[in-house]
Parts: sequence; C-alpha cells; structure tokens
Amino acid sequence: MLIFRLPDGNKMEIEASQTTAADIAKAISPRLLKAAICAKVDGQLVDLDRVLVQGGDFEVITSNSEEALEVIRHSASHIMAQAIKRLYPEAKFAIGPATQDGFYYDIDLPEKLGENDLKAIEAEMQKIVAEDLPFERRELPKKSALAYFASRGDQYKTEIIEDLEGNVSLYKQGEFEDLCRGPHLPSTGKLKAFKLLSLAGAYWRGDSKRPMLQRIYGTAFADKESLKKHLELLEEAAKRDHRKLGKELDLYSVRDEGPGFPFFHPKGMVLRNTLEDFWRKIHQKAGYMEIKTPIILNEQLWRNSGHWDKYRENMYFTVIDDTNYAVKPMNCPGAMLLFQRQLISYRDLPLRYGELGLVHRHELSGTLHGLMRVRCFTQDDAHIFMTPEQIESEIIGVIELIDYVYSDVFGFEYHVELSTKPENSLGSAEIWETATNALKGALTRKGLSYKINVGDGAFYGPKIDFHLKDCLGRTWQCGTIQLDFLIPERFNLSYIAEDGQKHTPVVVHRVVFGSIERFIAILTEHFAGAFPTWLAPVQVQIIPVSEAHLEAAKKLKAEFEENSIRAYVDNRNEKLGYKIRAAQLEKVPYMIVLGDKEVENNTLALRSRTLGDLGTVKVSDFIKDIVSEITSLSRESAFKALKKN
RNA sequence: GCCGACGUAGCUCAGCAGGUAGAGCAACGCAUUCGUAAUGCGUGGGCCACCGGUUCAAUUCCGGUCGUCGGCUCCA
Repeated sequence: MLIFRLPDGNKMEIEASQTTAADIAKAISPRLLKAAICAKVDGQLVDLDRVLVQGGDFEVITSNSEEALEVIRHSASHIMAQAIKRLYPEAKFAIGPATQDGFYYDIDLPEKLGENDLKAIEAEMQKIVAEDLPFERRELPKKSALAYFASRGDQYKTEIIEDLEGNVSLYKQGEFEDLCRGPHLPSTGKLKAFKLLSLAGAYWRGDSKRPMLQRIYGTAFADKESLKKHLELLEEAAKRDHRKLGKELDLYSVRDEGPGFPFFHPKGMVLRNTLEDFWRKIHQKAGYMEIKTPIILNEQLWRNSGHWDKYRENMYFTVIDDTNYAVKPMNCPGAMLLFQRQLISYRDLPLRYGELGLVHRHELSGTLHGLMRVRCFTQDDAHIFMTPEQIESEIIGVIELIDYVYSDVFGFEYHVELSTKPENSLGSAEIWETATNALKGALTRKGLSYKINVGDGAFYGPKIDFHLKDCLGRTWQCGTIQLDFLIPERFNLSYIAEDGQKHTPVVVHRVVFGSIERFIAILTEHFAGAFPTWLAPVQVQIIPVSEAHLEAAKKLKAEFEENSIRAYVDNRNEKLGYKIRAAQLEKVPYMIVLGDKEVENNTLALRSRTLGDLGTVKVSDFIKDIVSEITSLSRESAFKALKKN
C-alpha cells in the first residue's frame, strides 16, 4: 500500500502494483490528467507513465508552472534533434538542455547550417508533433549504455556517460532515442508552441581547444499565446538596446575606425560627466582621495606586478626612445607607486585612493558589444591600503557603497558572485584561503546571498562581483571587490605599525560602476533612454509657440542655466505638435510651451514626458521644484501632483 | 580568436535573371506664425564597407580583408 499526500492536504492510498503517476492524476480528475505535463513525487519530477514504487508528496505539474516549461522545452529540444536526425542522418548530438527562456541543442554536423535550414527543421518538427509519438523511458546499466552509444558512433554521448554513475536513462520517441535524465512530455503531440530562433557556434564542453559544434537556439511555451507574448517581449527589449538608443539619442557610438573604442557625443558626455560628478561626491564623503596615474608606463613595472606573466595577452605595447612601454590594462601598479612614494604610518590607514582610470585591454574581436564590452574603458577604480585587521570593515564599507548606488539611487536588482583561486594565479594556497574567507565573512555579515564561481578570481586574489542585467536579461559584471595580498608584496609596500616595524599592507581593488562605459550602457537599457532628470542630457526643452516667443524662450533658458538646469530651445520653424513629438522621442523629462499667455504672466505651460500636459506653472515654482528633483537624484517627477485625471 | 548571418544616403530600409540606384524620416530653401506626439511645396545628398577575380559590363556572381549582429571562449 502506497500513501500519497496531495497538495490540498488529502491523502490517497494506492495498491502498490502497476500504478503510474498518470493513474493517480486520473483518479484525482480526468481533466487534470489531460492538462498534465508530468508529476512530482517527493520533490522529484517524474514522467506520467512512470510506475510509482514509493509513496510521498504527490503533485501533478500542469502547463502553467515554471517546472512544466522546463519539461516542455527539454522535450522540444529532443523533438528538434529527431527532426535534424531525419534530415541529416549523419548528425551527432552533444547536449540539448532547457535554458532560462528556451532551449538549445549542440550538434556535430559536416554540413554548415544556415538560417533557411532552420525553417526546414521547424517543418519537420511540426510533422513529429503531428505524429504524436509517445516518449518512452528505459534504463540501462552504464556499461550497456556506453556500448549502445558507442555502436551508434555517438562519441559525445559516451563521453557524457563516462561521468555518470549507476544506471542511465534513455528516452525514445518513434525512431529516435537519446540519453536523458528526463522527465518528458507524455508524447510529442503535447508540444503546442515552439520556434527556432538562431544559430550559433559553441565549443564542445565550452573548451576552445575542442571541436566547434553548431548550436540551434529555440524556445517553446505551453500555448501559442504565451509564445507570441514572449516574441513580442523580445521585440520590445530590442528597442531598449543601448546601441540603438545611443545612436537615436545621439549619446555615444562605436565606429568602424575604432572597433571597441567608443566615441562619446556631446549629450553622452553630459551624462557621463554628471555620473562622474556624482561619483566624486559620494567617494569624497566615504573618505576617498582622488588620484590620476599615467596610461603608459614602463614595461618593467608590468613585469614586477605580474601582469607580464599573467595578463600579457590582453595588453597593448609601445616603444618610446628605444624603451619598451605598456598601455595600462589595470590601474593598480600606478596606485602602488603612489603609495610607495612616502613613509606611511599605521595611523594613516586605511588609505583610500580613488581613480577614474582609463584602461586598455585587447579583447577578442568576437566579444565586443557596444559599450558593454569594449577595448578601452574607464574604471571607477580605488585601491584601499590597510592593515589586516581593517579588511572586514573596509569590505563591508564598499559593499554598502555599491548597494547604495545600485539599489537606492538607480533601483537596480543585482546578484553577487564570489570567485575563487584560478589556475593561472600567483601566491600560496594559504594566502588565497585567508583572502577568500575574509570576503565570505563580509558577505555573511551583510547577509548577502551569493553564488560561488570556482577558479574565476583575478590572478592576484579572490573577488566579489556584482552583476546587473541588460534589456535581454543577460547579466554583466559591474561592481567588483578584489582582495590582494600579493601585489603589495611584489611592490615592497610597507607601513610602520605600532611596534615600530615595517609591515606589508593589504590592498583591496574595487569598482562601483565597474566601467563608466558599461554602466552607462546598463543605465540606458534600464531606463530605456528616459534617464532620471538629474542625469538627462537635456532636462528641459523650451518650445516657443511661434517666432514671436523666441526671445522670451531664450531669456527663460538663461534663467534656467543660472540655476544649473540644462535647457534647450527648439527654435525650428515648425508647429507646436511637431516640436512636442520631437522632444518626446528624445525622452526629455520636461517640455515647456511658451506662448502669449505665458510670456505675459511670467508662467510656463508644463508637460512631462511621462505625465503629459501638466498645465500652467509659475516660473519660480518650476525652478524650485525641478532643482529639488535634480539635487535629490529622484527617479520620480516632482510635479506628479499636477497630473490631471 | 572560433561558428553562422549581415554591410546600399545622417537614420530606417527597398532594389538588382549582371546594364553604375530609390522611398520615408532627417538636413537645407521657400511659404505658413501655428497651443500639447508629424503643415505644405521644393532642393541637395551615395567609390552600394574595402581589395582582387570572372565578364563587353559587377552594388548584384566568386574569393579575400575589415566591420557589425547572435552565440562560444574570455572579461569591467
């Protein structure tokens, strides 16, 4: 007798014989069985046709849940593989998992697939769906599975099985059988909505030394409506793309003449300078002193620091008067030299040197991506020199600074990762352990959850990374806190401690924005180009109703500028509606219409890009309120109360 | 760097079985002087990414280079 607890608290008792998950679902309600994708027994997803041998919590997974989506997508990837096998019998398959919003399969195929081939594969998939083939599961001992896949020449599958323990499961639909943990849909006919999206290359096991496979990305949903919605969402997301908005709003661009070396236009520069002013303000308050170190320094320095050994591939070099120099890929050696210049007492520590430092790194051409990944960028860097006792409180201070900027000022959601010792690293295992534990300790004290990235640290120390999302949900590393016991030693840094002896300081390398460029890209996508007023390149667009009001408009602009409000007069010979539309498209926070009425009464007709027409406001009131919106770094309009219903 | 797709006016994009190019928007000029998301008419603007090959003839076909996009690897 097996006992199952259902989600509503009821219990169901079943004879332990040939009862399947589907039988239980049917017993609850035949309609439930019809909607079922798979079942969950004691937290484990199982196929509907699985014979149950143990009781426990029982739940039917229907098409609306997150878990169902994963099963649907995983099944879609198998159906895609089957279609490919039918069209290209020589195809060999690697891995084909479900992802965050779709699925992919990596395939080894002699012929190169193009976009048109996706249509043919999709059509074949439709046929397989129409055939409504049941997914059938079987288990084989590891040895037999190895022999089976070896006999088919599936070297990728055998490599995967090598790493598995015990029995392995296989799933078969029609003539196609694949290695898989499952579970799957009951049959191919249950796949209601899918689409193949793109084609890409992917190295087997993510190793650039191993064969490049062809990867097909697709997505699948429980119903056609959800699929349509998702595709529309992708289209909407594309409109937020910072490369598109950067061009449209005339903020920045990357030109063919300088791949990976971005240009900032006048308006982008306003945004950037505003961001940097903000940065200076908060760092001054947090006890940082600003420095600036050279972009080009003697190659010998980079040999000392370890960059020559560990980072040379990413560096640019040059020769000056027959001497070798390097263009800096990081700011740390320069900061070390500044620390070195004088005798430091423990009373001076922690010493926080901040630097908006322009670094150059040779990134692979295929990885360049607008402002997100470039070959030269400005890190909002800082190096904190301190005693070992100060580590935790300093790291906590940086975490708090980053959280203030991300959460309070910009309203970003972020996640944290801790990266540990890489293979290509300097220093002993003990030093790395001490440093890693210090970072873990600070994260725990702040109550932050984090993911561990094994072997992903910098060559000189472990790091905490802060990741932000772009318009498509791809995450980018922005803030980072890196603990370093090594470079101070290599540079022979010391301070005089209480005992009168020289001691080596510990250094934290850290950035808040990460790079100004990447951060601006994230900001652009996050706000879809509609920056908060304090950041907006143009804060107020003044729109004279006709040429007669141009003089008044210019006077108003001067008055705004005296109050540090960035204003622009649209003096084109166009109608009011045209200029309103233009300002809306440029996402200017406030539009001001000036006509006879306003000029006469020293008022202005106010319009907000989000709230629409807000009616008439006294000039002095407008200035007072917008200035308060700007200085408070608000993300909300100060004129919300004026909105008419 | 690797795999695939792509590169036509400032922008978004048409076009071409091979006969040296078009639209909308923008810009400029004229008229209009206008009240909350596009006034009308007119004008200028292109080494069709670059280099080479095939051809009587190449923006179009082929090869290479550079760049862009989507991924992989790598990273702020």
